[in-house]
Amino acid sequence: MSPDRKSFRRIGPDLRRDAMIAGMLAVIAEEGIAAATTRAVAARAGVTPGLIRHYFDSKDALLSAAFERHMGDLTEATRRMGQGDSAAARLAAFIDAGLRAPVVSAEAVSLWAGFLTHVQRSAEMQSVHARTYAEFRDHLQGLVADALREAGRPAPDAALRRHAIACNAVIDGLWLEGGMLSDAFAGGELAEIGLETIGEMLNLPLRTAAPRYDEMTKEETT
Amino acid sequence: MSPDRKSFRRIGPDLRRDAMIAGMLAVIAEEGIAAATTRAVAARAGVTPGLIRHYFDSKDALLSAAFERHMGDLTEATRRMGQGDSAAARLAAFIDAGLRAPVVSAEAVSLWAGFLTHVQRSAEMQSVHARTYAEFRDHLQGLVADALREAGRPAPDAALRRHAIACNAVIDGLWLEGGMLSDAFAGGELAEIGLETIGEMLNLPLRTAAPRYDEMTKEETT
DNA sequence: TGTATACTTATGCAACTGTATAATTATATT
DNA sequence: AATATAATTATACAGTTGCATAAGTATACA
Repeated sequence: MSPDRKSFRRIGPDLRRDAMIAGMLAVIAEEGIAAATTRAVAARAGVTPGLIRHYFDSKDALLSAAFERHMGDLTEATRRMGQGDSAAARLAAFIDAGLRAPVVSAEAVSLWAGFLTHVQRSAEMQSVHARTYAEFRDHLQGLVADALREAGRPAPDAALRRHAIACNAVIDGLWLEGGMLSDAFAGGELAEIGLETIGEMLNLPLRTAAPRYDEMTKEETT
Repeated sequence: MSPDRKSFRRIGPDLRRDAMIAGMLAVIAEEGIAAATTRAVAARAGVTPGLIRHYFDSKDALLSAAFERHMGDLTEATRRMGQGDSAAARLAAFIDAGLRAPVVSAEAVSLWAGFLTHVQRSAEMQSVHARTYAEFRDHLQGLVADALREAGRPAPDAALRRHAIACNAVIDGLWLEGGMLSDAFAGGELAEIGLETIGEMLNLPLRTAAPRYDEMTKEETT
């Protein structure tokens, strides 16, 4: 009957793990990887530090799990955006989604940079990175292949691979610029530049095929 | 007359600062930002931890100084590479230099990622970032402007700005891909992709204008 | 050659870190 | 309602961190 002992409820192993992963992601996004201590993460998860070790072999194991979760969610989110009648429209929607909020944000860059500092020093983090990178690029390559075939210009695999690498670089680079210096770019500017660049690169009219969220309406409602 | 006290020489304030900055950069590049403690950095600089506080207000101040130094060196190095008879050749050489070793390397990405995690949380780091980013992009914009003018297609500033943003994104994105997954790309593959992509984007024949360091010779001499 | 002084080292400390271990308690099962 | 068990909290600890302070010394300058 210790009156100052924290009361608690059991919510099941899976939910508990999820809460800890969510806590880890929230701390890294908002306060940076250096602030992601076991105590800080546990506090976010509404839990005592010791519990982390009950569900994960170590803090690093939790970090890897959070990395995997985050990349998986991101891939699924952009993939869901890639809809449209034509292959070109699907490619354009995919690019567009990746170059707007909420994908473009300081928090997202913070998360990504934090993970990056561990990728080169942890085998598990490295394998997560390699896998998720490959997934993203393969998906992009499929979209590019479909769009070129649709335009009557099917390309061999070697050319498609190079196109996918380049497209990925454009998206990553613009995403990074936008997340780091959000003030430097107007509303849909990054998405426009991305569509124009990749359109010229593939010689496809992506810019007009993109779904144009009306900037004016957005500005007025703000 | 303590026999076990470390002997030392005075090398002058500027050299000492330089040694500490170099030590900080070396530790971050090789062991990551988390390993860049005052003790580790001091050891690299051949100095006692306490001395850091004699030359810098704090460890963070040394970090900012190192960031500034690193970005300055990088900009100067790539700028020096941007030589050539024609404007197109200068642009091509600039792109090429940024997409090959030693600019493309795991150590460079390690440094950059480490700094990135602090940019969003330190005003001084943020100003260094904004300044060096602007310098790099402005230089790139000048090269693009010259190349387009040379081709008889001068472009207005607004278009040049967008081109520079896109070129920068391509270079950054490819640089990052290469540094993170060096095994995934053949020798000059990234540089080729970069030149091809930006060439198609600007509708300029950059690919043939690039200086072709002979890969075969490089392989043989290794 | 002496000496003042800035440079450099040595020591200590409070705060924080990840994690091991022990004690408690919510809850499923009977 | 009693009980067993796993979930959760509490406590402790050794190592590390940035930094303040004190002590020592290389060297420029008289």
